[in-house]
Amino acid sequence: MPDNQASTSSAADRAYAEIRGLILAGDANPGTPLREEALADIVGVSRTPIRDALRRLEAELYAVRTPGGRLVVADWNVDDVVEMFALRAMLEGHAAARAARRVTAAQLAELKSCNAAIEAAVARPEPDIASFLAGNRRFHDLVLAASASVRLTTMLTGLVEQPIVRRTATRYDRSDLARSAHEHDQLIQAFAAHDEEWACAVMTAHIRRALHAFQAASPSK
Amino acid sequence: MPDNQASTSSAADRAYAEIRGLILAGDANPGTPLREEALADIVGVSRTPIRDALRRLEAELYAVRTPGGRLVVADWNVDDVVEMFALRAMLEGHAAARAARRVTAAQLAELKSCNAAIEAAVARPEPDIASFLAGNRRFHDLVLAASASVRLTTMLTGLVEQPIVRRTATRYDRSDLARSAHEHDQLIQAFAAHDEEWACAVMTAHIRRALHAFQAASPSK
DNA sequence: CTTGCCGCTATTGTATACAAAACTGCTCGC
DNA sequence: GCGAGCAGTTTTGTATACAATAGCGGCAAG
Repeated sequence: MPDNQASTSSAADRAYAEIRGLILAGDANPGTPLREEALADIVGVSRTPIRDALRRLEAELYAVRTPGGRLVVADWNVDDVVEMFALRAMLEGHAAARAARRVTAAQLAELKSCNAAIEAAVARPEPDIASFLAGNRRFHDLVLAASASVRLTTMLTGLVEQPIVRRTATRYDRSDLARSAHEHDQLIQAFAAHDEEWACAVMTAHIRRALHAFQAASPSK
Repeated sequence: MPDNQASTSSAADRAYAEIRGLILAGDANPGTPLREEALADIVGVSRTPIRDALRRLEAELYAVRTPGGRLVVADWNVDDVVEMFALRAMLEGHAAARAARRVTAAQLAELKSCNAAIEAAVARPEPDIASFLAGNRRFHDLVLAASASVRLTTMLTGLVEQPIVRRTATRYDRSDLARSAHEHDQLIQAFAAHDEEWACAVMTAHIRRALHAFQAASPSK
């Protein structure tokens, strides 16, 4: 997914990124109150951009509001994460279908070169996880761009948790990473054939496999 | 869909509702700039709650940001609305599937009584559109509640445009309204049987029929 | 010992003042 | 005549001050 920022200016974006980082890094456990002034001190800006950031985090369900209007860090249980994958599978599948219909030759070429980079990262003696993640993210962004639906793009932003993707990918061995690249390849073929259903099916399978990889990587809990 | 407000306090909510009203009523045509100070004067509050409201409207794509950071009223073309229905069909279908698995006897009873009210509104000599709309909204809210996914609920809120539903419903004749109630009934049966796929299929069909009713009601454009 | 009420404190909501950045229209040079 | 560059103005971003409200603890009555 692209940078979650970009909608508003600098201080609010840094606040968003920083607070989100605190939550995802586990520095702020579920239930921890998110007090505006305290966060303002941490980030080094005033309450105003903090409030902006918190509203975004609330919309993306990183935080939930207590009856009295206080924000606390949300608790993402396993069921929640599974649901996120399910929604992502549906929505990205839909995006792939749209992309299959609309993809241009130039976009197709970009997708191919992007996936070539991913394959290169995987093929190294010691697979380059960082490059894989960057390439993977770019690939999915390209698909989203090809789908040409701002609504879909907006909804999927904030649903794709890079930290979760990372947690999944770091447990992959080389063959898993290669399989992922191969699935991208299948998707490119479906795009080239402008076959919407094929593209949707491949993408859905791609994401659902990621779900099970994630579950396998998650120790009980 | 439930009240889009409720997340933050009064002034910001009124601002949100009022600005949204301006857009949906057509008082602000697509491309019209949404200037904070001007809106503050109109609503009678300061810029702060206006900014809150605008952020929400931006997230829901009622407004889009120009490269320079200004907000203007978004242009919802027909393709956009069709996409909204498609997404709603997917997501509410998914919600129905979840609800079929989780629905309790009490919720089922509520759904039945709600749909009975809808049928009563339809059965009158002159069908009561307002009651139909209120009942319809409540019915879909109950399904969402039974799905027990805050994420799904959040995503669907802001995707269900009451004004669009209204525009569709006002073009319905009695048999259309009755068919809608009948579909709700089918859904209740699927819930009673705890048949996820059935529920999903019925809901998807329900929404897609609404899409075509909307298209039939839309004069060219 | 428990429970309900009351006052204080902490925290968020709103307003306003100030800073920065972007658009506009102009002038100047080519 | 046309375009680039530069100021003035408008508009948004940020900070701070003030208001309102929710939460908390203590106190007193039962």
